[in-house]
Amino acid sequence: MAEASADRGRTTRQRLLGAAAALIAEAGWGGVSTRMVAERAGVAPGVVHYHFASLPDLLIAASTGVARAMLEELAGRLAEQPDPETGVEWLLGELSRYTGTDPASLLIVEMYLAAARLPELRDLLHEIVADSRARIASWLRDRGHAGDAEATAAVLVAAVDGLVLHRGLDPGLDLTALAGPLRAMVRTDGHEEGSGT
Amino acid sequence: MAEASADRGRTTRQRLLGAAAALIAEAGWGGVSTRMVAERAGVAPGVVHYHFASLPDLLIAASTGVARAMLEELAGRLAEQPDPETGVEWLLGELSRYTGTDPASLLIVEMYLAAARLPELRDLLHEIVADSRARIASWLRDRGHAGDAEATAAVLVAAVDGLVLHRGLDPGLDLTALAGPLRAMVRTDGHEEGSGT
DNA sequence: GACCGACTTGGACGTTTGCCCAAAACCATA
DNA sequence: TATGGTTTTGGGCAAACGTCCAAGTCGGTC
Repeated sequence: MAEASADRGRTTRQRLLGAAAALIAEAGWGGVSTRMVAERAGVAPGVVHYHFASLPDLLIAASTGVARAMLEELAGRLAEQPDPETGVEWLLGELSRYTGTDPASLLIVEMYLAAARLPELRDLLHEIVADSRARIASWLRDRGHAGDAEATAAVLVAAVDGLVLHRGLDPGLDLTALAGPLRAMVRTDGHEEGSGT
Repeated sequence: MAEASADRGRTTRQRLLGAAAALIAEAGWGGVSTRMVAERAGVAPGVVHYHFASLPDLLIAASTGVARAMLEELAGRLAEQPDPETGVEWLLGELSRYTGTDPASLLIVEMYLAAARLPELRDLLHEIVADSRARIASWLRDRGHAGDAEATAAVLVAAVDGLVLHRGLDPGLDLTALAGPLRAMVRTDGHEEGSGT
């Protein structure tokens, strides 16, 4: 068989995915063109439509691939933390590595945005976020979190995404200074209420 | 003087701003063209560059105008709430009116994203967000919030933005169920820690 | 009436876009 | 050396883009 040809195609495809992910962060979702991706990947312009049905298809595949790895890894590492309070502290430290204007942060934000208009991407991203949320919730439960673990996880993930957003506006924002409120939220003692007016 | 002409120009300018704001939400920041704005505003294509130096200039003016009104109003209404705990409860109720896919939500998210690549927009948006944060912080302080009011306000605003983001992915997300963790964060009793390893 | 400045019109420009396709290049097999 | 399937090439297409501009409209002053 033409095994070598297939191999060559696979690496080209990977190069296209990598180039696309980088360019989404650099130029924005709508600022990426087939020619840019091809040039970055070092191939002819036409090759994009050989490996992918359309430009959105390529961008969706590229971004979800990176995002899945990122968010899954973050959620996984967080789950390794011994208790919620040191967990959020670790999380803020980890988050400090993202300035809000680095490629990784920008890619995530671009995805959220594009997801509003691309149903396929929205479903994929929703799946990723829901999975992260569920894993954090079960981690909170295992560690004896007193309140509604699902709710706390939802707010926590939302706060993380929001902080990444805000860091883009204000790179000087000191994330480690925000440990107090987050620790208060994930407390393990019984100091909690269910509902109220 | 040519008062009537100037008046006509002013209303045309307003119409362009309104059309641009709506189109940013509908088509995305990068999906708005001068011709689309002109058509929506009911004027000839060339008029855009008579009133605005460039397309980004128009989009920046349009989006910051709407965002300033929105965020300021939200922060102002929140500050009217009697105490932090009912305040966050009110906030979640208010936020529930935004599905994450409505024009207002989308405009805000589009701005955050475009701000990463447009320094002028970034500075303007940063100003708006910082102002909202400061007003919420002083409100927390006035109401006897036990912890670091600045930090709590920062997390609160980040969580709000993050929740709007997540609602775009999952319109079924019940925001009112998230009151617990947020209430725990804004508590007024002395149950707080300063820093920790 | 003529005149003037502000505003609007609609088409023109050069560029870039996503997508397509006939032809060439490549590699393992026969 | 031929054959066949896979991958790559580079140009072509119609459409849309931002910006510009000469001509035209409009209301108010001489």
